[in-house]
Amino acid sequence: MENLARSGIVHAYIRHPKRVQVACSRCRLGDLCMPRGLSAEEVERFRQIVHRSNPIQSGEHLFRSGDTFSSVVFVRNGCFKSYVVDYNGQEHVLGFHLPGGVVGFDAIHSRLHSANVVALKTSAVCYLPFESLSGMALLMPELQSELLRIMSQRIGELHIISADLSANERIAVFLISLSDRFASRGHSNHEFTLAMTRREVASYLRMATETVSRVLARFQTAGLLQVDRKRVTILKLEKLRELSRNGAASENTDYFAAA
Amino acid sequence: MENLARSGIVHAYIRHPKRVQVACSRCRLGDLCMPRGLSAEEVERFRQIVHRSNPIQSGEHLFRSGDTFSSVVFVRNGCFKSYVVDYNGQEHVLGFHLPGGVVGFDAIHSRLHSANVVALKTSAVCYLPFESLSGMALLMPELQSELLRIMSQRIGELHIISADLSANERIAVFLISLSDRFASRGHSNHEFTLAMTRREVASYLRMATETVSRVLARFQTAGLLQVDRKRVTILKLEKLRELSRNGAASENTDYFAAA
DNA sequence: CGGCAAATTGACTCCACTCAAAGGAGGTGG
DNA sequence: CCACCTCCTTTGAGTGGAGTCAATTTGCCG
Repeated sequence: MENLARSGIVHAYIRHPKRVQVACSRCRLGDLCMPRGLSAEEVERFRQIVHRSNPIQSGEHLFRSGDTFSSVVFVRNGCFKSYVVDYNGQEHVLGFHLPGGVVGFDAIHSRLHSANVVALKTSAVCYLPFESLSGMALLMPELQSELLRIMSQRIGELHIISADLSANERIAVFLISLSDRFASRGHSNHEFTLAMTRREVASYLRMATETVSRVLARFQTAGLLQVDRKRVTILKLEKLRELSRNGAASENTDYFAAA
Repeated sequence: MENLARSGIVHAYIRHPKRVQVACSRCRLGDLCMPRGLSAEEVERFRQIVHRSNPIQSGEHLFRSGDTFSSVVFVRNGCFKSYVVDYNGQEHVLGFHLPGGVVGFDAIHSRLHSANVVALKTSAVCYLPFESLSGMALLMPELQSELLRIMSQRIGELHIISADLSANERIAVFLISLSDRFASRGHSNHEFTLAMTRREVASYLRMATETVSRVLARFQTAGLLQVDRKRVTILKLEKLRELSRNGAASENTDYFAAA
């Protein structure tokens, strides 16, 4: 209970006691949202459970490490980062969450969030509250396989990060990943604004902040892209994609487990 | 079907058509095996489904990339490695599987195994055949959370591998992980025989084979352990554990997802 | 015994980190 | 509205750890 009181997500409830009903069928997220492969009736049940948030300001936390689990969250708009803080006070970025992404699954099993999730810019989300894991499973078996899908996606992400890539390749993979995600949202795939700082990118990719700067400078000199602060314009997308493939043994293969 | 024909696991069926009933209650794996938190009745159902394999020889595959999914496999004895081969023909070790480990989950969703799994020494396993994922879920809801547990375990493993560790730290983490796993099986935690080659360790830890040699030599010179070929004797376990903790921000924390 | 793969050791190279310093950007308070 | 402060970012110089290349030894298995 005291954990709940500390939870940003609960603050959101308190501040916006009136739950906004969601019109999932008209939602721009489309296939990016959860109810894929659900029947009309199931979508209706889904709709009745989900509700939207008011805008979440940059720097506001969705939840923090140690918070009790209450909802799975769909990113509708904006950008979040999830991170942990080690015992040295060092921050480690685990991932960035763009629209269409799902956050909060880390707590389904343990009932406690293990990571912090904070908005990097003004954002909007949908909450999918759950009383319990078993409640969820009974409610909607489809969610089970969706959970599997998301976890295997995460494992794929980790495979790429953990691969033995050079700094160039890492940055290329990162930019291509962003480009693809923006494209699937209907945005430009070659011109976008980074919501995160260099330091956050570096933490996510496990390299020094200076190296991020240097690689971006290198890419610009090579004519691959143009960078102005947070604004990135990719000039040679295919060249960049090629770079990202080198070493990324099987980016598309969805293998995930230690078998 | 043709995939099935190529599958080592099917060969096993053919070679041993008589399914050996398993006495789970007397199984030495105990809590390491799947039926944790199951009722007596559920354990009984479990027992009727599971069956044991005859010994699996070193070099024999449990299954290969592309095989259709038919069973989840529990390692009873021995050691396996899972790996993929990239388009350059380069092998990448994804994990090592000791007794108590579970293999084959990677195919539950896609119905196709994405990795190869091969015995590194003479081994024994239990098969848990599944007609389909939904069949599995209906059969035993507990398995769902078990699956979650295993996947989150795998993600934790990847977090460590992907962390920004030095060669020393990587090897230390690896040895401690082995030590812990042997200990939980009732074996010595400071004296054991590696089933895998230096090259396989290097591939798993994403470093050069020579570096594995050098680090082990360093550790031996420092009096941390003694190495003779595959035989490892840890002399200063706590010192090694300390090494493995440095940099491993939160080894025990079970955070896994990009939240 | 012979052939081959695994393992070790040394020399050299290079990529990315660290340390350091100097501009910028954005935010806050006076 | 401006001054100041703080954090972000960039750039340079130097270092070191791990990779590569190469040669040798060791063990293993036919």
